[in-house]
Amino acid sequence: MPVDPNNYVPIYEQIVEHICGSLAAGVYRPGETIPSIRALALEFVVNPNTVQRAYQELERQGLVYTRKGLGIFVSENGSETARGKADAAVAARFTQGVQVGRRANIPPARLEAIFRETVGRTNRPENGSSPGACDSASRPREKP
Amino acid sequence: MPVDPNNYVPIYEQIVEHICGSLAAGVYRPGETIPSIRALALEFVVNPNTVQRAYQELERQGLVYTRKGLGIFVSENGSETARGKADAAVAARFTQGVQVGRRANIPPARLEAIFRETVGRTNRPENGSSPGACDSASRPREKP
Amino acid sequence: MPVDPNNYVPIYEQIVEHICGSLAAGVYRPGETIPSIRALALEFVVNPNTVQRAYQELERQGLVYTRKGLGIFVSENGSETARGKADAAVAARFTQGVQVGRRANIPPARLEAIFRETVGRTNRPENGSSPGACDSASRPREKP
Amino acid sequence: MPVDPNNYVPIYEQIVEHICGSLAAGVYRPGETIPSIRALALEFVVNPNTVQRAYQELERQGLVYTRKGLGIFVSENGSETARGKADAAVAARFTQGVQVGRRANIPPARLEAIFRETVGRTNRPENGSSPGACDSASRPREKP
DNA sequence: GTGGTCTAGACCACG
DNA sequence: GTGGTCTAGACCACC
Repeated sequence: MPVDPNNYVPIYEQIVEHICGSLAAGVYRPGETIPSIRALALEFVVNPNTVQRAYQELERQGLVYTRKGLGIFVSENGSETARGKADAAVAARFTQGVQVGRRANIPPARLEAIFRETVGRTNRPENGSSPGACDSASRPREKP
Repeated sequence: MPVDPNNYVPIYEQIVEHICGSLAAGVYRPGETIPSIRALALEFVVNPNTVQRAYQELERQGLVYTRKGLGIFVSENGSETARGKADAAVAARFTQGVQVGRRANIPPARLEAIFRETVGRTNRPENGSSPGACDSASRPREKP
Repeated sequence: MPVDPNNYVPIYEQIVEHICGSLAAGVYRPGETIPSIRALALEFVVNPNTVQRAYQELERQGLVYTRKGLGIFVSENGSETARGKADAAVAARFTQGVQVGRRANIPPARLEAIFRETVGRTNRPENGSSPGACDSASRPREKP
Repeated sequence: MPVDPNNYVPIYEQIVEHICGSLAAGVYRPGETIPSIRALALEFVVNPNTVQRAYQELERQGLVYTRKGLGIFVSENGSETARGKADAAVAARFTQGVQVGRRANIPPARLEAIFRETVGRTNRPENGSSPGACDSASRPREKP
């Protein structure tokens, strides 16, 4: 499940992060094309306009550039820049978690325990958050 | 800086988490009142309706109960329940970070390094995230 | 539990109905006094102002009259009038129920079945409404 | 007259019940959309925010789910669940009526007579309640 | 067009 | 003073 429509962060931002991660991981290398808007829209079951907006954002950040009629290409320094952004993205999540923990007076040792458990659990990419959490990541969802 | 209007997560959810953390930390104890809607609205520079919605959500989660004309009180098991929710909230943040890291192919050792640095840095509650990150937590701010 | 603070109908209205029912039942007869404001406030665990407002309403409806320093007395035709009002109150509830049922396309036979079950169940004055109903009588309540 | 602003039960709750009844009656079937917020607001001459709150409650109860940009859809088991809730709503009304009757010492036979008359009268959906009743359903209206 | 959130300001019931 | 509801009108993300 690459994008989550119930997540508070906009879908176009999730796509930006997704591509950013792929660039950092070397899935797409400088000079290569990233998937077309239509292709990604189909894959993510999302409106092409939304992918379009994500790609605009990636171009604005200098990670990719557009050649009309040819496709969208990874910039020369795209991989490297993406690695930095990915690191920062990870750090931002961790920071938020630590701040929430501090506010709730969770001792650092317990914080680290939670972290370790998370790393272990996340190796199987199942939904990691417990039910009924003060999640603040997603709208509370009901089963269709 | 208790709430951030530029964050993607709605203000009312931020307030929910904030109070939830306070309950977990024992700032407000079972049987005591939490701050009045108007008071918190003034403190957070936010519309009373927004606080009201947050409090309504807290009541729905069973953390507090309200007595007309008197105020909103912490439930008997409010502190305990809040601790569980706070743990889950922290775990959710960590899980997201780890997932982003895995997608970007960041090795676990580096993930842990980032985590440790985060914990160290977050002791002074300065803005922890680097500028320009693939930070899906906040809207891009126009005027920093 | 004579009054329910979580009921949508205001407490003062519940008190009005309660006294009205007592008059209809002959608990208090014409020329006798009804309980003092302070006494009823203590019994119902309610602010005296609220009882005061209920008694004002009863007086406005002509069911009782006030003799300063002596108390509040049932009017000459109080019992009879109250009986009419009680009938109407019952009919109003039934009407609402039938209307809701009609909107939900519940056949009359089933409506009557529900009614009979209700009458049977209500002989033991336990809380009659199932959990999670489209109740519309009370705010959804959480346990303190 | 789908919603009554003079009723003690909040407008948003009346809308919840109205939609709930429609679901139970099969007016909207699983997978179909319910009316848009703005459309219903126009139809009921009510603020869109009020409809929004009602729909939010319906989603929380699992009767519907929402897809951004598309609308709000009836859940798979929405009709069935709604039927249960509608039954409960009817029973709640009847229970209240019977309780009021018992308090006023109205004999069961008379209760049933009132019920039958109500069912008969409610076939023409005219205003069923007599004027001036101990009617805790509606605010006393100033200008009839 | 759809739903989701926020602000501003009003009225009510309760203490 | 407290919380609860409603209206008016605004901005955003998504289709």
